[in-house]
Amino acid sequence: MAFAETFKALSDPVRREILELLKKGPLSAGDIGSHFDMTGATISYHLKILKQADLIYESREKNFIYYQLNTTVLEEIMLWISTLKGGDLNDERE
Amino acid sequence: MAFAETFKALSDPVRREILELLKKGPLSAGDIGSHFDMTGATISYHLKILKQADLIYESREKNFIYYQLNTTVLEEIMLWISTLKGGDLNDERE
DNA sequence: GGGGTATTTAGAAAATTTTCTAAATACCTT
DNA sequence: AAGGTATTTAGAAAATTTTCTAAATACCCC
Repeated sequence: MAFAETFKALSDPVRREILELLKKGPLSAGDIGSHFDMTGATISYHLKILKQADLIYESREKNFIYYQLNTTVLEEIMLWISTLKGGDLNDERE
Repeated sequence: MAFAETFKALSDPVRREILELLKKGPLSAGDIGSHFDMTGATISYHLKILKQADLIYESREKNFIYYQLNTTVLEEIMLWISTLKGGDLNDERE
């Protein structure tokens, strides 16, 4: 259950903002960093957490590491929330 | 945006387990506490966090305070995750 | 009102998380 | 290989979160 890790990863506002940035497409660590008032080391830390939670993955190209969203884990989270909401079936109409 | 609070609230395993307990129906603080190896004060702390995040609400009856799930906020979380996943439309088929 | 049970609050200790600086890797380009 | 840019790692400081003990509220019942 790396599930707990995913929730932890999503609990930080900086990390959620990183995910939103990546929604538009892959970005390098540097690109991501330039959106925040933090050192590159801190951004790297957050990227590591997101990576461990399987929320992003990286692909290396030239001298850069590009990060992009991995949405598959989000399904699990949605499912967990659904079951909490509605007994079991998701997308329930009342 | 108490939205951030909701994510924080969901990030702790104890709190998620409390929500799962409440899925079956309302429970008093004491009932909830008896499922965990922690003091009542700690449980009370977690209940406060869940309450502030609007994930539960309480109703007083006799000498007890009963807690129950409030699923309305979960919709927002689902929506946020959906937009992350799929451009915008939720419940997307590929 | 008085004693009893249920729960919360206050304050401190312990644990975890976030951030920084400095140094280390990694890889590209010439 | 050498110098340069991009990113990560290590280790410590700062901030936040989780937990506990002890005391305070709150409400019930006799």
